[in-house]
Amino acid sequence: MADYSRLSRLPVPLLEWYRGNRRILPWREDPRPYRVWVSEIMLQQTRVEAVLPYYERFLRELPDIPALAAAPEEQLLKLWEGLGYYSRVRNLQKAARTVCEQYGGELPGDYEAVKALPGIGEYTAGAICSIAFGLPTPAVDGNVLRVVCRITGDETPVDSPALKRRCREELAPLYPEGAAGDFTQALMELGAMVCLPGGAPRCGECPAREFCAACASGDPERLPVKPPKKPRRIEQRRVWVVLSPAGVLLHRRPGRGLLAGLWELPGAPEGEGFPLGWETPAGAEPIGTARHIFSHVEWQMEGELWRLPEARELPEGWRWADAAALAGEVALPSAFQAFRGFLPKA
DNA sequence: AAGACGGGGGA
DNA sequence: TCCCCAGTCTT
Repeated sequence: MADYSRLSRLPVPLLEWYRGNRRILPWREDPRPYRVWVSEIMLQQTRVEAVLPYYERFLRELPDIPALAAAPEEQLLKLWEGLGYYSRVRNLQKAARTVCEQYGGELPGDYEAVKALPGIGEYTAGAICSIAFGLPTPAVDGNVLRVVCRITGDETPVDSPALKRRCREELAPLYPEGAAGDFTQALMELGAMVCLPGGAPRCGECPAREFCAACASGDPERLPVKPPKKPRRIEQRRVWVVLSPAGVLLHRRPGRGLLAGLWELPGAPEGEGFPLGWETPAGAEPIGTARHIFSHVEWQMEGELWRLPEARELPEGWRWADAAALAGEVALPSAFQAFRGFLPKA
């Protein structure tokens, strides 16, 4: 069924296409290993356009691996605030420390060594080693999976680990001498710009149209074959905006799990009272509802505003945050965006 | 093999 | 609404 021999015709026209159509991106202009590494971590499950504003700022504040290794956690989380998947930045720093201890502060140009670092899996190791070190190591992401399934006509479900392995094995021998980084990026660029998901592939401008099985079938969007989707859990929560002269009351989330270690507006499951056991003050007012959708869970929040005449002592894991703290040191995840309007403003 | 883990942009 | 994105880690 799947005809992987079609892939052998891809490298020449793909590279030609890439050189005339590639986007100018900061990590492409200066592909030093650290810069490529940071870009690849940020780009995990995240679109290029979303990453751009974060990338330059991150590199400016943490310009090299030793600086990353030494950064305080609050600076890391602030630099990542709103980007999501916060374990990425924790693992990034953990890996930076390992690189400082074991490799003198420079990323090793070796696939297995790179892949052994926390936060770096098959895809990211292949991307870093091909783009930054010129090694023929395929980087098979969602884009590449889609491109390969369509060209070969492979109907294996895209979430199958076997398919990913097959793609790596078939692509590795096709890597052109001296153009590993371009080939890796060209495959992804094609998926991002031409071989689009859903019903929008631009086969007319595709360098692979002459030998693509999906294009020839006349129904390219049939591939790749996607697994059935699963419903997400819904959680009802009450969320409090508690204001005092010292600022807004925040709670630090547990070190693991959803939004690990980030600050949040105090909340409780529907029906439970205020977490610190405080009495509801006179003048407490509802401030509307908000919904936030994560990939696997949905929060339905009812907001309540409390204005306290003076600040109170707080246990460990709680703090007051004024406008300056919110701007400079506290990372508040996007889930609370709807209530930002009630928070202290500079 | 299946879930957990964020958030946003486009159809 | 749903899809899905330059995925990885844990169970």
